[in-house]
Amino acid sequence: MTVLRRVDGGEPGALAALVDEAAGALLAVAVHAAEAVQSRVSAPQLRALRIVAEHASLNLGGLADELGVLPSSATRLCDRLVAAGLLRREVSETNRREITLTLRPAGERLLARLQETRRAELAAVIARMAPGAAADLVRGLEEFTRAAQPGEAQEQRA
Amino acid sequence: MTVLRRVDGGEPGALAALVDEAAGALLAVAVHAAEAVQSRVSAPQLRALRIVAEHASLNLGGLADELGVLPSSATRLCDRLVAAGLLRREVSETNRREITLTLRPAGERLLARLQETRRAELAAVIARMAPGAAADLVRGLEEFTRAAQPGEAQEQRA
DNA sequence: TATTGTTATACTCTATAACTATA
DNA sequence: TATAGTTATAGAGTATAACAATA
Repeated sequence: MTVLRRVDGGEPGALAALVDEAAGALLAVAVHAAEAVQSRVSAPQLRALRIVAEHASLNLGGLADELGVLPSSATRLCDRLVAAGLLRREVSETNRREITLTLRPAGERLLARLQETRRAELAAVIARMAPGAAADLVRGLEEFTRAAQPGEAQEQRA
Repeated sequence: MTVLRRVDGGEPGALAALVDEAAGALLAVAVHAAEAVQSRVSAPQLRALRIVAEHASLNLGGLADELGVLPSSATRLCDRLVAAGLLRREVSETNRREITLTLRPAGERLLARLQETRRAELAAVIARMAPGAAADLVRGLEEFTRAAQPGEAQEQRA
């Protein structure tokens, strides 16, 4: 009997279709929370702020790489974030060609509000879930995250 | 920053933080798959195509509503999709003020390719997950989706 | 000469406002 | 008059290409 293998051993493809279908609501929460903040800051600006927050010291080229845009685009993006008082742009002390990007306090507060909003919306949904399901979701997501790591790309016979 | 208040055992707040953290990889797959198609079609255009695909008969105002943009923006978006051969724009027979939007075959093929790409990437990750975890993920997501339904919004306002 | 950013130009996406056509 | 879309104009985001400053 292969009852245990009915799902996972059978077809990752079938599970993928289910995940694909069911992930929509989760994405919607992330999007909805972002919209609450986006009245002041556009989506690309928000991404840029998050990237700067995650890197202790970042230059413009590094930000462009992380954003997946060209340096010229990153320059303009930073212009607006600086003008909005969210980002600080300073000439690097070690290399005067480079600029160092850091968040200004207003930028940090904005990111903190966004995270709080997102978690609050997630919590509101989770509170209505069947007891064990939330734990399943966490475990499933964590396993998914682990399996998605580059190091895990062990080519397990597609 | 975030005051992670400890609440009595397994509270939604704590779980929400975990979900928030762990959902990143899942979002990344969706984004990555979309990028493969976005070389030809921009993100807003892709959203518009998906919305048209999901509605048997949709007029321009309806599309604008679904996109969350103004009719004028939707008009321009449709201009480009029509020019790209992905969308069909016809005057409604019942009301000559309205236009009816439908996908052209090339638009349908594009969406089909995107879904296949996304599912293939999901399947590749799922194949590397611990056996039961994929099933947990599906159950967790489905429960999350159910709990996120408007009908389930039994107060719970935080 | 190579690297790091910026400026110039053009196209997409969006909003606001004014407009046309239909009901 | 109200409704459905479009056109005009402007700002943001992005790419390509040319440029300036530093190493």
